[in-house]
Amino acid sequence: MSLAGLEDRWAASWDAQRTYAFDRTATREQVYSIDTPPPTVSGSLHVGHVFSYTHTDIVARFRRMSGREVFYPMGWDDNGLPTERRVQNYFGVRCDPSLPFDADFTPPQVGGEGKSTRAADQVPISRRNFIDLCEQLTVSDEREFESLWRYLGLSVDWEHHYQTISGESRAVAQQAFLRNLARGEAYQAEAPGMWDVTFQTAVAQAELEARDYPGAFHRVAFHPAPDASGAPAAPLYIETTRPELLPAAVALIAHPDDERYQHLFGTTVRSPLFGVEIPVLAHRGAEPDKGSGIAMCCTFGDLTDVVWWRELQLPARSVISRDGRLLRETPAWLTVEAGADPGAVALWAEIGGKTTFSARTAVVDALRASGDLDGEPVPTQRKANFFEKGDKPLEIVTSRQWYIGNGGRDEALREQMLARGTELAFHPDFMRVRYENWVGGLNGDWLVSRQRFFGVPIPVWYALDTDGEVLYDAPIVPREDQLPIDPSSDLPAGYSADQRGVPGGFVSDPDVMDTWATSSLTPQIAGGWRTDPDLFARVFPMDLRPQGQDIIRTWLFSTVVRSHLEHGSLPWANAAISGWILDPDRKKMSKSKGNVVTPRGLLEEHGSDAVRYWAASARLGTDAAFEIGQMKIGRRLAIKVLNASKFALTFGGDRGLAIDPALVTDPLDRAMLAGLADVTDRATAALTAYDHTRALEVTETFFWAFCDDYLELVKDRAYGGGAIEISAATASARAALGLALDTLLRLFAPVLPFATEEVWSWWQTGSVHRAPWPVAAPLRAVADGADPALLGSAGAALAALRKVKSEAKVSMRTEIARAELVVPNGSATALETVAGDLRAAGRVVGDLVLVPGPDGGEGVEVRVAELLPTPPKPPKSQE
RNA sequence: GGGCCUGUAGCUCAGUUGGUUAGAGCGCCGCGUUUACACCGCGGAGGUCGCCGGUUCGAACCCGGCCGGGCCCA
Repeated sequence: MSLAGLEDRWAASWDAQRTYAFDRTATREQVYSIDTPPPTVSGSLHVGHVFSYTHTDIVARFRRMSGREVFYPMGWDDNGLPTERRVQNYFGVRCDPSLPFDADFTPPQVGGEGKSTRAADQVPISRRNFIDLCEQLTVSDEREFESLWRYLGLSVDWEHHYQTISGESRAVAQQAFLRNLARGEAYQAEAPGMWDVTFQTAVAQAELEARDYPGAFHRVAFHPAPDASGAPAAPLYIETTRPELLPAAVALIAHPDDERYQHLFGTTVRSPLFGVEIPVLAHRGAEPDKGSGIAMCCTFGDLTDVVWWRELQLPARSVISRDGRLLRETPAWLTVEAGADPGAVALWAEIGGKTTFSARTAVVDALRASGDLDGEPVPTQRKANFFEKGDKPLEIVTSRQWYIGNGGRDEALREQMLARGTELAFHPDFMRVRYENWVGGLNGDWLVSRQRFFGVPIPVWYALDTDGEVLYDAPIVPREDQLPIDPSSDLPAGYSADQRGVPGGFVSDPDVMDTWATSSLTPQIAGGWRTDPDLFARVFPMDLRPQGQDIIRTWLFSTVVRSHLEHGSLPWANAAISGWILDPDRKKMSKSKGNVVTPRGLLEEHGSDAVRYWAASARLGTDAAFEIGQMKIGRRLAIKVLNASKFALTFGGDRGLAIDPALVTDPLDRAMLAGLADVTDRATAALTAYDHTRALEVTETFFWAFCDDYLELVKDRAYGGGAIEISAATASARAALGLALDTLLRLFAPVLPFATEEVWSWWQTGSVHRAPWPVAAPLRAVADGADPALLGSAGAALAALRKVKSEAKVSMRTEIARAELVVPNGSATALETVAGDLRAAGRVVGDLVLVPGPDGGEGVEVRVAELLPTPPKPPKSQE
């Protein structure tokens, strides 16, 4: 028997039979709904996806067999930067939202894969045209992804799938946003925030990544006012890694308990070079043992500056513009009229418009010349915040942005979010800590606006007053039934197109939403919140969110936020967190390291069941090694399922194995079924608790004992000498084999859907994947109180006989004239009842004597075993 | 610096509320074509449970410290 071709054959059959179709007439109690992670289509799927999606599929299959109507849609994440870049290069275009939609647009090129086109060569097109191209390009990716998932055997209902860039998804994102706005949860604020100068967009806390960044401490002198006698006071030294921000200094700050600076609190000092007078203040955020213990607060060098600025109510003196360069015009506070040094204007003329890097050099040179630099800069490694997709440290820039409240600035809401975390069942449980740490560490609301072109537009316009000033306080919003809209081409009610951008007219909000603002709504998108309330009521709140541990702070948390605000509930009851796939060097597998294996090739080489077995043998939340060896074991298991089943089914002859519990009378058969009943209970309990690994292990261990011992022990009896009229003993063995096979196939079905379905098709009707999950009670009834340990004891006795032959280096077919076994005291009596099977399997042709061993003795010892000459090889049977 | 996870056979991992001699599979060694399976079967060897201390009659497991690996947050 072979596994070859099973994937294609059964995938096609399941599709044709609609095996996994969701019955939307099911009630909420009957439904088990899964909020599947939509993979990013612009990337490629890798083994990590195969790994975690298999975990989800095992849950889906188990719940489906357990009688739940499983809602298991698949989505594609085609929204966001990766798709934007890919479309630019593929079609040679770029998005310019100021342009109108062109219904007859044809892209200048198709298929510029791989090489990036220069921005100057890209044809600017409207947002709507751009989104059209995104949808066009992602179609082929999505077809390929779907094909892979089908080959892997995911029991997804392909009639329910979604895309995050589709009109429906955009409408959901906009509607949810408008509702946040209406309830006061979404708001605009002009505030300092993290800003990526490369992408020129604001960045949210969840997108930050702290990285080591080389810098240098510069020891710089500030000058206190002359003392009463007029003599110059000793300079006050601070240490900074960002001397170019000297013109933005607004205060010097030391710890309130710091003895060294007590006498200076409340006084002022003048900044070197610029001569701006700034206060010396106390704040507990200053670190006494860092540098000189007193820090320069600038607007803004880092997030600590923002805290000081806010809490000490300091003035804003921003010098960095959105492109990461210093302002071109001389700031107002650096003019002589404002009290600055005469040299300040000249210095600014030199550094204005420069990058922070060049400005730093110029300022340091000037400090050195003026004698305000003490010593030379000391190199250091500092942690700087980066946008996770960027390669320049983030600056802090003041801008008008949209936020959604997430508890970062509201203790009551934070408590509610923490309570939601407690309510959510994490698998494994310790993953909740990551959620709690994140929510506890939030330092601001969720920044949802992005200064990008491609994405879901913020669905608002603003009126312009008669001077052309934007009236931000009263955004104009569309009706929900108009969604999705693109405010750059659609019009607000009551305005005409020629009023766009003119005084007394309107302007559109230029920003798009963060991709998480859409991704956080996957339950609403997949469940039909906006357009199919009947479906939504049957699937929401969902039962399960499966995902990776790395996006607890983003995807999981933001989804909880949206659901909490919109529905007053959790989005799902359970969160199953899969681990990473590590390569053999214990490093996370990633494309950049060149160690990614393509999933398609992997599945074709080893078989989907084998790869699924590998995935299933790793527990949730645990990182797993990428191990071909484990897949080979899975492959062996799947093949064994085919072969052992084929063998067992031969005993049924043409009529197949009758599953008639009443026929099971033999003690060994009953013991085997008693053991299987226990296995069924344990596997069921494990799967119910999201522990697929344990369920598989329990089932697999039993199955191998079933093959190696039980099948060997009963095959003679089951064969019954080929007689037409079968004995009760033979009937018992056959019925037990039928019951066991029927149960084992169903227990294995979630992990090995292809092999089990193949065997099922040989002798059963319908799909094993729609068969009911096995229960222990009927098996236990047949077992009639038998001790499951008997199978193990019999197996041990058989192993002892095999060992004799193995050590004598003779064939297992060698007959034994007479044998005496010392067996554990407790099992001697029970073993007598299976002596017939034991003799047959061990080929004991004469007496088989079972001697009870001493009290407490374990294991089987062979006292006597008289081996007969090995019989001649039987003639090769002709196939 | 704080938090979470982790360290058991050459490898990948189990090990339940602490309880006899710590398990499995792979790999390795030896043997064997037994009414399915050579993509097989049978048998065997292989471990100071990261280190140190403590609690206990008893510790892989509980407690403390140290060392190593991974992730998250400062």
